[in-house]
Amino acid sequence: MSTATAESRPYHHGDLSRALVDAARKILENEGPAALSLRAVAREAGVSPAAPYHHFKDKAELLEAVAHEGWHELDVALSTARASTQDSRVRMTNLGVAYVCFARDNPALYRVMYDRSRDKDALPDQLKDDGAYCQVRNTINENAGGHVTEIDLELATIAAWCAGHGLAEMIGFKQFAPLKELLGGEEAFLRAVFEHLGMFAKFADQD
Amino acid sequence: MSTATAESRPYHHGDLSRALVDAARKILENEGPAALSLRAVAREAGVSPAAPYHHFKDKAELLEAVAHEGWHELDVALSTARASTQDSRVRMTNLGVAYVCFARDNPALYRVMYDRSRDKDALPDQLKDDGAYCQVRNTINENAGGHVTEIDLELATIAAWCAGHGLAEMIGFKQFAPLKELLGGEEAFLRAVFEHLGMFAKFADQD
DNA sequence: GCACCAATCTGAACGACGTCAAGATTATCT
DNA sequence: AGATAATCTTGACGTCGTTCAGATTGGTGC
Repeated sequence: MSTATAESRPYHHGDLSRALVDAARKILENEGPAALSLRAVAREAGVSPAAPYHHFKDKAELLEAVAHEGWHELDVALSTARASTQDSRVRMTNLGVAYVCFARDNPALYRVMYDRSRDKDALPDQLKDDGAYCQVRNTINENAGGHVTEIDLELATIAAWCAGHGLAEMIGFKQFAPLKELLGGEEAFLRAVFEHLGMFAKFADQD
Repeated sequence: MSTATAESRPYHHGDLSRALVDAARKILENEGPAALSLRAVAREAGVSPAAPYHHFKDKAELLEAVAHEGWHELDVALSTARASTQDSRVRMTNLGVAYVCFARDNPALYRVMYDRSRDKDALPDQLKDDGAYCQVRNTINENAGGHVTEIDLELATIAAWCAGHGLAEMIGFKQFAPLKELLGGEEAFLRAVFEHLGMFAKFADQD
């Protein structure tokens, strides 16, 4: 049953915090966010329901650790996407597509990441320092040739981030299925949406 | 009908489904989404914990009813915003601002609305038929002067909707506080973000 | 090598939750 | 009126997050 790294389970686990986070992610992937209870995580790790409290003060703190891993993996995904092209115009779209694809491929993890952020009313600080948020800002900056106000750069990054997040949360919605079909697949749909982002913005007219 | 808040509470409530939805919304406003349990709703309505099950099959079905009210009120808010200006360019931004302001002023309700949508992987059908989604699409269509492909119109609407939703979920995030301050308030910040949406899209260059 | 302390884990318990079944109460229809 | 269906209560079941007292162990100073 318990597929945890189990031999003869000594009284002291060795690295329980690590095992708990792994167990949580396993449950998230296999059974979705609704099944993610602290007791289920402890069960999966082969440990009593009270054991996690020696490593995390809360259920929330465990989820925080899971979310932290998620953000880091998002960083990696965006870095890879950023290096995928030389064309600075396509690169931005690729970034967006990579972001949404990450959410699509890890829906439960993505949900935990943002549920925690909403509860704290803040994104993780890691993002602004050298994380995924920076990837986006730098790419926009390159894309604009460098001559952009600090404020405009920040605003454009926020706009891009919000659009990406919105699309990430809704990419699986049934209403979009026919349009995806019509455009020849999900990725084509994604690119098309991103390319229509300017259509209703003032910016498109001013440029 | 006589007021919902009972006097000598007869055995039959009269209109319990209505009272339950009202109680749920009251709890949402006063104590937030975390405090919204079915038992608490029943308590607030002055009724036993099992009573709701004669009107809703589930807790989820009660939340569905709450969310439905929320979507309708969002419709109203967007309609009002749409009629606020003649300038078709500003009108689009006003729509976006109204959307985000609704989320900011009813954070718990907005969260329930989208939590339910994510669980169903679909937006309410009401939206596409004559609801808020239509408001956005029509406004974009007017804004484009009418000569736009059906597909382009749909894509632009999706893009706008996703951007609005993303911003709505993050508008309260602490990281944005300094920028809000710098731009002279939250609404100015909102307008600025919306106006920067095109900055990273291909569309801005092609136009 | 040994005693001791702090860290780690268990077991049992508490209150709150969603949900259900059986019975009480009331409205409605003939 | 009486019968049938709708509504509400009571009590219960299993699960959850969390806490606490006690068992077990690793690591430190001697």
